[in-house]
Amino acid sequence: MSGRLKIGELAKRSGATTKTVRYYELLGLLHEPERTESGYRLYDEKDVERLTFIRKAKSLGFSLTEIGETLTLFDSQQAPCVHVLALLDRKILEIDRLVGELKELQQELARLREESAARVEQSGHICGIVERGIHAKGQAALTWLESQRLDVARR
Amino acid sequence: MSGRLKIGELAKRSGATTKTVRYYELLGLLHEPERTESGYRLYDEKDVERLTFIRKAKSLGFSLTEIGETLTLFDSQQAPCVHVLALLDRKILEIDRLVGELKELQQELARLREESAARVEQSGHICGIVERGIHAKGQAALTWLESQRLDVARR
DNA sequence: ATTGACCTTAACCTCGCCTGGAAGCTAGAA
DNA sequence: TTCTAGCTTCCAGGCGAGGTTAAGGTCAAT
Repeated sequence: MSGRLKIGELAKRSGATTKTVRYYELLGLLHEPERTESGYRLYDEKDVERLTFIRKAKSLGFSLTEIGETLTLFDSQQAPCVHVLALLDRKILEIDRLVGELKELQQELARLREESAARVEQSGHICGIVERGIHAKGQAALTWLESQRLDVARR
Repeated sequence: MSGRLKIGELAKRSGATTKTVRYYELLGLLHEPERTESGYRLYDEKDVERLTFIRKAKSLGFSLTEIGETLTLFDSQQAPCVHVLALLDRKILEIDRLVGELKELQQELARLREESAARVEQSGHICGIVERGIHAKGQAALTWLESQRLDVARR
């Protein structure tokens, strides 16, 4: 067990690139791995887990610095002190706060959506254009709108 | 009503800097404001609201581009077409997904916390240092840990 | 033995999001 | 009037989080 993987494997398995893996190592988010005689980095399942955690946290908007702090807590080899536990607790609470704020934002979007919906009903139009017989200008606008990306919080 | 504010006021009220306000204007997130005879920008409550929205969304990890798209939807002067409503709906759903993922991450942190807690009990130590009579090295580590920022998702 | 996929380091580049500084104008208080 | 804070434009620089390129070493298969 604990199969040895090279950097490409690790990257593929955790949704990063090899560049990113080396970059994280440079930042200290990943420990310096063992090497083969020829200098290739060697990883195992634990590293896959760790890197996956990092990618996940990062995709949710946490900075690499923050993630690094959290990882440092886990790494402290000696039994983690109560302060460490407290810090973890605070990070956990912090997520609650974040979630709360996101819900607020969602409310706000919903409110604005309602305003917009009202305007639609009021005019009975789609984009100010009669629903049948859309002319070119309007069609272009629709196309443009549809082409807009919807990715959210994925930097 | 709609009190006229200068850029500094606007910035203060919405938690940005004057630099940032001008930058957002450059990006098109804020409309070009009226000016005094002497060229000072003049804003009103609507602008405060808009800028506050931007800061809030940004602090939650949305990119300025995404925020700009959303604002464009609201700005479309002609009645927004059903496509616009659909896009808003999707942004709203997207937040649900985000929240879900955050909760997952929180679970993971909690799990790691439990692991840590177990190690504390096992050793009965605080940071590997006897609980009374901490020596200088340990004390420094504690101080360092306490000084760590806890800001989350505040880029 | 040579190809092709994969690995190494090092230096440089990009993009988003600002931030600072220079050089100068303006408004209100002392 | 003069001081100070705040405003203007413009250009430069910086940080986070990578990506790109260059020049080369390694390994397995053919």
